[in-house]
Amino acid sequence: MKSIVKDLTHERILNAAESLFALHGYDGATMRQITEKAAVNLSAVNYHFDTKEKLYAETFTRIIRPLNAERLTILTQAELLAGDHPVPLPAILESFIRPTFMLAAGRPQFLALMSRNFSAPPPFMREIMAAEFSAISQRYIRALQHALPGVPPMELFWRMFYTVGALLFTAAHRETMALLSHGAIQSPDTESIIRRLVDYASAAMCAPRREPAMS
Amino acid sequence: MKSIVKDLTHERILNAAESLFALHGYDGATMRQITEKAAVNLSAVNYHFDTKEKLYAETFTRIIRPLNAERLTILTQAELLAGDHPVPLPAILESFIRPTFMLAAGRPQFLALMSRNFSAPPPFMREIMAAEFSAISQRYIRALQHALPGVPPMELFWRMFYTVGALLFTAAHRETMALLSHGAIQSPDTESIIRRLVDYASAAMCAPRREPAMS
DNA sequence: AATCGTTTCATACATTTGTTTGAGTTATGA
DNA sequence: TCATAACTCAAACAAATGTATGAAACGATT
Repeated sequence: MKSIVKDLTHERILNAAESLFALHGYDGATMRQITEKAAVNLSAVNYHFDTKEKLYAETFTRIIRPLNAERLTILTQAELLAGDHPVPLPAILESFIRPTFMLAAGRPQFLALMSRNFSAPPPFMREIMAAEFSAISQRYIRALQHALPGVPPMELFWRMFYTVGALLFTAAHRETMALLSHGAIQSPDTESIIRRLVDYASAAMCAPRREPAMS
Repeated sequence: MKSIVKDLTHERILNAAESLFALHGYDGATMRQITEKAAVNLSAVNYHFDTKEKLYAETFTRIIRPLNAERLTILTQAELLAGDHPVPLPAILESFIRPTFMLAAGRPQFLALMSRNFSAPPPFMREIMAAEFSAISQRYIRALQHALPGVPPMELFWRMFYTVGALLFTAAHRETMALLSHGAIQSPDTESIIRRLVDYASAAMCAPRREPAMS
């Protein structure tokens, strides 16, 4: 019978999968690597998750669902606090960015998996991701429209898109950055990262729209 | 003997590899898919490139080298034009962004391969990429320091990093965006993309630095 | 204690993987 | 023309892949 407490094997597999999928991608991580790292029998994955694809999907939704829930919670709080006024832009952005790094605390591969899955998702993940982000994207676009009524909605959409790109890229390379920077950059603490990203995105979101080049 | 004109097989393999590595990643694309798409014998890859890893490396350097060369060319032109003055920020950014989309014209998977290789590079690519981007990153940081003397160099480094993230994310999802946008977004033309990105990044690069949160 | 659903395990399976082989073909240069 | 280098090809290789199987061990409820 299904036990009340979470199945240990189930959890161990998910943890190993999170780390290995993040490191090597869906195709690069093998069932044997995963089960070995989880100290679990090879067949356990097929027993608990049926297929490798379903394991990957569960590994990803396990990280993305609480993340998006937390984002909406904070954004909702900010909206309540703002009352009739629009939520200030930096607050909107921070509600999106901060949970990313908070939930990643103590899980070294959390960010890498997220980033990889967005930039190079396995084909079977497309629908799943669209479903997971449908609500979120609508909520944020709406909040941004209130905060920046002067910026056309389509422009807002694109800029939020860029911001997600900046966030994910940072997430993916947080540790491997020293290489490109010739040692000038030391890995900064979480709060600095958040502040830097929010500052960057806040300025970018309300950029003036340049006139199209013309004669 | 090595013929003067480029070997046809060599080229066909690289073209097929570019498209398939972009679509499925290093592990996801198989030699058989590649040789089949190239209409070439399976062994041809090993004959011409020795191993799959070296094929991947060549596929990537073939797109990244002309790209970075073009960037430096345009940046140098802008510097000459500016004389003693610093190159204006939007010009710096455009010299970085525009060649990306120009060289991608007519090569549907150019951008996807670039993006994938940055966000989830196969392990053996790390050194190669560091080598390819060493010169570029130094040149751009210097130009940015001149254009924005008020912003600390480390801040500039990070913001340029974010900008690259925004660029690559856009590159990866240029076609698959309609999904998340609920049909509200139609794929825009190249000039619009460039202008939007430059506007976004120009505002972001010179963002004011918020005071650290304190008591 | 006996039973039955659940979970583990070692082993095996059929495919697919990148690479190798060696004979064949084509082209080049003397 | 002939010898040699460059290239192509079909076939085969060992290794690794995801998954399936069936027996054993476990655990709770009767």
